[in-house]
Amino acid sequence: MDVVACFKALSDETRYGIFMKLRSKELCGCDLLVDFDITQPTLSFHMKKLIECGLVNGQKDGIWMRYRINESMVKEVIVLLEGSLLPVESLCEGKCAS
Amino acid sequence: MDVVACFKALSDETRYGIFMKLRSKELCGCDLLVDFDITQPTLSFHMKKLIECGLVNGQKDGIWMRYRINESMVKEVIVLLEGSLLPVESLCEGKCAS
DNA sequence: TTAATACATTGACAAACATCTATATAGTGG
DNA sequence: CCACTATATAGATGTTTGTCAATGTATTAA
Repeated sequence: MDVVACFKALSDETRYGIFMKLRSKELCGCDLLVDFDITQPTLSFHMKKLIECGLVNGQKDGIWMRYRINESMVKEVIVLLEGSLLPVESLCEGKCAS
Repeated sequence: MDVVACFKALSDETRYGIFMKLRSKELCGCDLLVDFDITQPTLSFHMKKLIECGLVNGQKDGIWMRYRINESMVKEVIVLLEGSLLPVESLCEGKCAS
């Protein structure tokens, strides 16, 4: 699991919008295309990024792709972020001298 | 608060590494420089990104900058990610015909 | 005041990225 | 088989990004 790839996937306005549009919904490409001012190949490009990092699952169903959020991956990312919330123990002493 | 900017800040290997290095620690630039194979201007560039989005606080102390994680911003990001974990309610019906 | 240290800014540049048009692939239905 | 729909891929292009060397700005200490 590549956290940085997940953050990279969410670091684009359009992709973040797609990700949020998928909250509690399973949608296909043509559903998503309606809400974003991009062409179909661009959507395909974005979905690839979201799927490659594991944040979104894409399941083929006939001619459609059913996209849905991969909850377990989102949880993994959350756990990593929570790790940065530990209390601050030590301070920089300014003894760099490098 | 700009979530996408936060994700963008964490979407670079070096910056993510810096962010994780700051877990439970307050460090200055020269402390961080030791652990990453980058020049000082590049570190400065990265810290600017991390500070601008609000994930990191930079406090000047004499000639040093004391960098530490901004917990409240991290929490905001976590809350937004948790919003994507709602149960899936409706499915794509394949009635696109757009 | 001079030297040294920590950090920021500028300008340049190659690599990565988001986007498009055009085209290909693969299912579905007549 | 042929037309239609949904999606993917390829190639081109302008923009953004990460990086560095060089330089500027503070702050501290001698």
